[in-house]
Amino acid sequence: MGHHTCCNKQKVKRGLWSPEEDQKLIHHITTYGHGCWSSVPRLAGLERCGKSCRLRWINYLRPDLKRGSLSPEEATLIIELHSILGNRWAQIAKHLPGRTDNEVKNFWNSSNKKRLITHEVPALASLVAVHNSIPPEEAGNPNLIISDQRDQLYLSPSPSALHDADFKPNPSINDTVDLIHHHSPLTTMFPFLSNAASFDPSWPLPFVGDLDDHHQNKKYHVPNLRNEVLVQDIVSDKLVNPIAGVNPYECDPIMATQTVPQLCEVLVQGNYLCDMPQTSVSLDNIDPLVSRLPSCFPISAGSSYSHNMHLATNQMEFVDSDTIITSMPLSLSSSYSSSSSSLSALSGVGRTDSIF
DNA sequence: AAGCTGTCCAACCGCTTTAGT
DNA sequence: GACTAAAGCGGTTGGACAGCT
Repeated sequence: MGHHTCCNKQKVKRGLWSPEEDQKLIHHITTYGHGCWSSVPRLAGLERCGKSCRLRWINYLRPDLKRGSLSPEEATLIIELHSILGNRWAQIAKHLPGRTDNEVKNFWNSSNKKRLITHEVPALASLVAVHNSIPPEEAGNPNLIISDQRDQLYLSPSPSALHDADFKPNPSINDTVDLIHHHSPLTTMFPFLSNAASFDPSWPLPFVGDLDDHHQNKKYHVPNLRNEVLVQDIVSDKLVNPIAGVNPYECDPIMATQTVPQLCEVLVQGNYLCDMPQTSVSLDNIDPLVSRLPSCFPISAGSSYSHNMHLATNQMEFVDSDTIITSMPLSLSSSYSSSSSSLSALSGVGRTDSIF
């Protein structure tokens, strides 16, 4: 293991910080500011590298940090944001004032372990079981796979579909929707529809896309019950569209907003949301609508093929990374290979079964 | 009391991104 | 545009601690 380049020139201390060191750092930064971090240790009289000083300040000494364990509200928010953003801890932490990315990450790593062991997502497990019981020949869409990694369900193109340069996502998504409905009633997929009290805040946030002014840059607002999250490179309408009967693969970002009222109407017509107004919904009223949607949809977005075949890296789940990388079209595999974190996220995932 | 095991979390490592030249 | 240093970020490690046998 190498050391920081900034640490090579000097003998630096490692390990836990002593109270004296903390005091020196606090005094220096509150008096002079940190300026260039690499010069902080020298100016503050510390035998640490600048990187270590920066980390200590950001993660522990900053005066605006909250101390103590996370509140239930914070924990719920982390779980919901993670369902959208994946392991983008810094992005998640931005929505939790006084919390650091490290804290969020540690929370997730420890709580996720527990959640996987306990039975917080029985409905998801049963849904996967239902889906996996459908014979492929009956399922009809070999280009999609569903997986149940990390507490979530993912609808994704299969590796073989990606391998096909002429791959066009199956346009008959409605068939897929019908299939889902036939084999797994909406109330099975979304237990909250039959019983609002069944809402479990640990379930993923609904993917309800709201196009903002930056859609040219592929940025989307994903409305949340608590705040708005700016998400880059996530096509957020994969959930809404199949339910609303819109082909998700032809999705323009604007469609995501349009499908919100569509979804509401579908739910209303099916008496799945009995308290929704029985009228068509104006786009102007999206926020109130979104706020009324239950904040749990046990299916996350897959990937986007509508814009340069860009992949939502935190959403993709396949059998193994080597297979998927080598089977990708060149444009895909190169962009994917550039992200080591994506690859490591891909590796080690467990079973995925083709159901469509 | 001693040893073992599991959990938590601060700190580190290495890679990527950004900013400056 | 190329190069470099700094900053940012996510994954991982390992020490401290608690609980159990």
